[in-house]
Amino acid sequence: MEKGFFEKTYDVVKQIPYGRVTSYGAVAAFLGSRGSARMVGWAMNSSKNLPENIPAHRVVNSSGLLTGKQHFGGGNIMVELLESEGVIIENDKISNFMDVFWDPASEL
DNA sequence: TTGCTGACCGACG
DNA sequence: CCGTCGGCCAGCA
Repeated sequence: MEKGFFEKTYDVVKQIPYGRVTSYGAVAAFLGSRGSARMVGWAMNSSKNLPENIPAHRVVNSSGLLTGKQHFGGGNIMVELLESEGVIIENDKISNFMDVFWDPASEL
């Protein structure tokens, strides 16, 4: 049986290396559905319900902007998590996005 | 069951 | 540069 969209999404996100980030669109494209980027974010939202720890903070939008920051408790938890991993964030946006960007289609 | 919504992205004017 | 629209899939009332 083929894995569902959510399972595949979790699988990819969990494989994001330390100090690296990726975009919803990149994950969606890797899964085969470029237009289903929204589903990736939706999977992250559902990931809270999972017993496993999904590094959803390593997933941002194509601009490197931490759009899902507010879903991490309303504070800047996501920012601090990424900064603790060496990611430079400025104004809720990753400055060295190109340096820390991890493309599943290329790396995986 | 139908219909709306959602942490997005790319295209168009 | 900025606002708007369509597409994609799954969960929920």
